[in-house]
Amino acid sequence: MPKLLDWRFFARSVHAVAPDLIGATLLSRGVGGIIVEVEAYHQTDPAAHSYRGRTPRNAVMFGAPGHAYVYRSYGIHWCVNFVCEPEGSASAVLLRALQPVDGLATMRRRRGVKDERLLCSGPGRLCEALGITGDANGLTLEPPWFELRARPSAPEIAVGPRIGISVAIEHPWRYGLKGSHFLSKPFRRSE
DNA sequence: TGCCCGATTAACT
DNA sequence: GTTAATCGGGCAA
Repeated sequence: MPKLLDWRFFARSVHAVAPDLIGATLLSRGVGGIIVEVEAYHQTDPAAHSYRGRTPRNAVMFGAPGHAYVYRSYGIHWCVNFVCEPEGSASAVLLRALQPVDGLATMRRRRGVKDERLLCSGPGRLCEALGITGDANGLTLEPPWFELRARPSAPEIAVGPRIGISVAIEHPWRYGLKGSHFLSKPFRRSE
């Protein structure tokens, strides 16, 4: 049985946690797969929801590490982060894509598509496939809802600029599993 | 109270 | 390549 990661894994710099998550396996009530793409958001980063201070929406980001921050995107989709760093740092890692492994039939039903590559390749798609909604906001990543398994070995990591933001686009804080076919968008060569 | 726009996606041309 | 869908947060007034 692989080692399960707990809150201590997240009580480090968000820029250390983010690349370390690539290759780990995330399950939501038994459904999920291998994390292949994430982005880091730090409180001092103008693109972070916590940048302008604590509000009811982003309150979870200001709480303890290892908890899920779920928000609605474009009024339609859900996106999930895990809080990092010591409590109050208000930094988190956005989960952008998984390689589906467990609960494929459930994910296909929820998403309404058959193609494995389209099940979890994007933050909104990932949440739909894993059944993550606002109800999961503030939950710990530890069982029974979530389960995060350590990766067997350190994979090759691709790095590049984050997607879908209009400020602080210069920072290379998007991390991916090099060569994965399950990314929301390819990394450029040399990234 | 009103207005603008977003850590997106799918369906277009 | 472009654009509609859809709605709550954040800020100006």
